[in-house]
Amino acid sequence: MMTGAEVTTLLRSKGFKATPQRLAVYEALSHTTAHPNADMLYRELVPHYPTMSLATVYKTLDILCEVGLAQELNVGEESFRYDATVESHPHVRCVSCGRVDDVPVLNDTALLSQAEIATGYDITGRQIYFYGVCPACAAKRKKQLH
Amino acid sequence: MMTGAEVTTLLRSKGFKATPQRLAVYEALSHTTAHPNADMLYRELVPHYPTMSLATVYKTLDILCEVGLAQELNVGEESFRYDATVESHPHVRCVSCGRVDDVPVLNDTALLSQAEIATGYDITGRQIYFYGVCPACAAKRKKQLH
DNA sequence: CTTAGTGCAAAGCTTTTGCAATCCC
DNA sequence: GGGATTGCAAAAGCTTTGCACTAAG
Repeated sequence: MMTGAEVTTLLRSKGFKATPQRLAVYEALSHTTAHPNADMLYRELVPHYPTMSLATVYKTLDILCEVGLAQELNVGEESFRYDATVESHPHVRCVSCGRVDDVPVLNDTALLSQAEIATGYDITGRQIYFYGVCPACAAKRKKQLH
Repeated sequence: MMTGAEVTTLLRSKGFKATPQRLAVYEALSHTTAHPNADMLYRELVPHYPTMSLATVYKTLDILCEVGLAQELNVGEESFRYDATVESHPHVRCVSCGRVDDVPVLNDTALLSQAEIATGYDITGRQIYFYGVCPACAAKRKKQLH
């Protein structure tokens, strides 16, 4: 996670202006573990930035991804989610309540090199998604059986 | 891959009717390695089934996934892609031309159990996506450097 | 002061839905 | 024959775009 000053410097070094809206989007994204989509971020920001628009959130997220401050996730929903932790790490989605959690980094370098050999691709990135039932939903289901 | 007769039997056993449209969608999906999305399938089918509609392709793909004849992929595009090979296996997408290929099955059971322990989730499925440059695009790029 | 960025509304995509006509069983 | 399915058109989400206004540097 970077400070506002660091984000400002990074944006400018890449030729982007450091606007309050951009800093706010990064701030919100870097302080949540919910892996929000654009709309979730927008709804969280509007109360504090009444003029914030959804279009600006989308444009900002594109830029954050471009400068390496965020990554885009595709967990099998209609919308993209975002993560301010840019190091490659797996994610897990609860098929019952929809929450998305980080999975602590696993060593997948063996998979990656196996995949390169098997396909001939020059592989530069990967995403691993797990699907299952989160502890909270598992507990709820257990309760309902009684 | 299943024969038309087998697909017919399976659909009926799950309470679905075996219509020509459904058999055609499965037929097309099971004979390609392109991992098509709904629109690609539709465009391939229309010449042979002039009354085929995109809505029917979407509805059929839902049913094929539900009865275990197909799986949905999320390779980071706007649309979903589909694969008639339902065994869990990784996919790789070329960031240059957009093609999506299968990666021969890798042993990822270790990852899965590590993820269960780390997250507390009861994990029932996973998807692994690699991103890189396919051999054809790599060759093209090399050529352009001369 | 100059150019990039914001925010609104409209458009563009993919996917879903409502419904009359049709077809499977 | 009866109920599921088709296919059309319209609607519903998510995301992008055009453009006048504003603000960053």
